[in-house]
Amino acid sequence: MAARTTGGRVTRRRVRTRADLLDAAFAVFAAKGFGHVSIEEVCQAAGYSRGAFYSNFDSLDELFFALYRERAELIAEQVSGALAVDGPDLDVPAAVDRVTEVLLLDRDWLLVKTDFLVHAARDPAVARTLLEHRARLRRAIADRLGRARGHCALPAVLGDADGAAHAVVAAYDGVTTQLLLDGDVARARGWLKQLLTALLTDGSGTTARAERIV
Amino acid sequence: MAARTTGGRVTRRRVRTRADLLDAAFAVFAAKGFGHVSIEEVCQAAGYSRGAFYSNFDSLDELFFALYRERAELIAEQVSGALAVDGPDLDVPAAVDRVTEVLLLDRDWLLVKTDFLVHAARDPAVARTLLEHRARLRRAIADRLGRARGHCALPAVLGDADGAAHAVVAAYDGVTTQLLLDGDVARARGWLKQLLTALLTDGSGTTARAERIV
DNA sequence: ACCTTCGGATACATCGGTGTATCCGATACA
DNA sequence: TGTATCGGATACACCGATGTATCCGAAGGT
Repeated sequence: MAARTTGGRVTRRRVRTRADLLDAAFAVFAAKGFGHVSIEEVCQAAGYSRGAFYSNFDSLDELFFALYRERAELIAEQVSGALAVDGPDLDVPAAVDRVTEVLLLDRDWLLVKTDFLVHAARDPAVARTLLEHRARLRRAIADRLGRARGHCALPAVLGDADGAAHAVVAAYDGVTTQLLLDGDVARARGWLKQLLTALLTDGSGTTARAERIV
Repeated sequence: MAARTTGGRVTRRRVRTRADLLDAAFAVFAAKGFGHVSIEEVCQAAGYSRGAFYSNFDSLDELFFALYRERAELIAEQVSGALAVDGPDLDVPAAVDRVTEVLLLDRDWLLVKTDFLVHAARDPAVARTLLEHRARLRRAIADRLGRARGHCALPAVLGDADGAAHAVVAAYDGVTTQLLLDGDVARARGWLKQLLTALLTDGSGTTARAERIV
């Protein structure tokens, strides 16, 4: 049994070890991809023996899951923060800038996240977790969009703010794919900005337009 | 050496075996994901021994690569075909229907393709191959869009037809991600239709609008 | 039909990873 | 500071996958 459910001693050494293992795992997973990584490798990268691993986790899957949860939580907070900066009115380009900063900057995270997606695509239980996480993000976006609705009209094709949020997430996912392949962050940010502008404005120039980057 | 470069006998038994292995590999990869699959498993699924495998391929990677090439080629042809149906004028909704039919119907293919993406994201050489493939598709789309340009104006934010093609591919990738998670093909097609409509029309109703599905 | 070449099967040696049982130094609490 | 518990290290037995060398039946040419 790895997860300390019983309320024994706190043992700060343990939490340190666990954190070290998670950090090392992040690096190793990003570099080689889940599925091409052995427990041994993670331990070696973290500077611990396999005994330490089994004392903290039951399996590679469990560690991978824990790792994803941790980082995803972090990102979600950052995104919420970036969306909450403005007042009641929404400055679309500025918000897009801040959000892409958080979402597209860390290539390692994108790699791990995609690995997790692939994992989830084959395991309904995992998929549900990921879907919930995405739904939370979408709700945050829809709320933000809704609050600024009077200010900038959304194109009718997308339906309500929720539909628009879906579109935003899809755009983000699409750009992520391209970024994973060419590794060009600046370009990706440019594309994302364009896409979001095209999606969130009615095309008649109500809100600011992104300049073309390419 | 596996690849028959020397011009020896043709041996139709060999091509059959190779095809069987590729088919079995497709099923196994789709089910378990590259990285969680052993050579042994593929052989077992195909009904051959490992000797047959090593006689046809050098490694799992090589087989995976060959598999991807084969299927990607197939899909590319189908998409080109679907785009070529119309006359000089482009019927956007109809074309979208036909293309999504090809692109979103086969979940197994999406799974394998995503595995390949993950693979490519960590290997520049592989990434180049995939990028070229995507560029070909994009060009086909841009051509099609360009031919119909007079008919339906593109929104200015996306720039030229090439920019629009980029956007189309991004939308497709974004919807794919969602589809991988919830497995709802009908919904995915609806979203894709909406997204493309939002992206490819100027929002003033020049071309037909997709009805909301959700 | 022959026989040469080919292709897949079988057997074997090896290796790396896994999980577990046990041990000993570290750590928290009195 | 003593001590009971904890946490990570070490050692071991095991398994499954790998790659190769060899063998024999199958296919194709003449």
